[in-house]
Amino acid sequence: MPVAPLIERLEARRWRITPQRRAVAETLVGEHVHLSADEVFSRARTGFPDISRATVYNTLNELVAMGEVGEVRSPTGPVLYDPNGTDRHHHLVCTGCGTLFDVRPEGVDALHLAPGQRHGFRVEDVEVVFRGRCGTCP
Amino acid sequence: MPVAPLIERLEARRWRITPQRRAVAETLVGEHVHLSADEVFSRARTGFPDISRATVYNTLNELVAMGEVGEVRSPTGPVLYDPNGTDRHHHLVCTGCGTLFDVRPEGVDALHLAPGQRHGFRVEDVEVVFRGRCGTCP
DNA sequence: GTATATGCAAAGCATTTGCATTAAA
DNA sequence: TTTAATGCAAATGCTTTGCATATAC
Repeated sequence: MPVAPLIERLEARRWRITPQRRAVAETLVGEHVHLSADEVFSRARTGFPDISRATVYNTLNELVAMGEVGEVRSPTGPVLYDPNGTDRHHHLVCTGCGTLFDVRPEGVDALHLAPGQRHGFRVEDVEVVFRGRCGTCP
Repeated sequence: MPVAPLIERLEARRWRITPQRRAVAETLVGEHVHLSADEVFSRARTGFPDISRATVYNTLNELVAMGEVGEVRSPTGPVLYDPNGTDRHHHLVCTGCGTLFDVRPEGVDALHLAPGQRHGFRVEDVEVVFRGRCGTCP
């Protein structure tokens, strides 16, 4: 089942849609997209030239909090935003330049990355990060 | 086979040992230790009261570059340094407060965390990060 | 003796905040 | 009409940098 576009999911949530938020949402489309807040800011300005950085940050943080957008911590630069927040997938990241690819779950076999999904990388390390809430966090 | 203490591994590398570097290395001992640069700074001062922040950052960056210390990106705060850089392990991190535990590889079964290693967390997400070098990075 | 580490203070960057203004529903 | 989003500019927090001085080897 294909997932509905981000903007439709946001409308379905009855999230207040402003032109600024729409401009941000429009930058966050497609597979294998990973944008920094600043890249989102630049692109959103083509849809809404007067948008401010603060609004971009506010919007991105809310999208992440809603689970509609994922955030990925690059080892080299700022946080990257991943529009594919609803679709589980993993990452392949270059410790040299920060280049980042998505990895489909089927490509991962017992912590081993399938050759077809190595994108020319020499894979040196695997880390599994479990996320959740500890006993004292609600 | 037990791994030699960090300070000995550094001597074996013929790394220039200064009192400041020794003080930093001494903070980075033990299992399940994850310290921020600032925590390392505070603790290192007990061994060498006049050490500067810049030296702590320099030293930590070099230890990471040598692969002797690992760095973990907390979702909530600054980078954490993990002395256990030579021993492969995974992480369990709280998205609320940033609390972080090590997970031994044997506890991970097909991307499922063994109950005995959940530390009271409600695990909500798993991400596998493959690290390596892309085709153009040396 | 010489290459290299250190400390200082300032700069850099990414991100957040407070608050008055504006606009969506 | 009311509630919430926006923009601005300043502040914050973490980390890096440049450069003169000190020091391990």
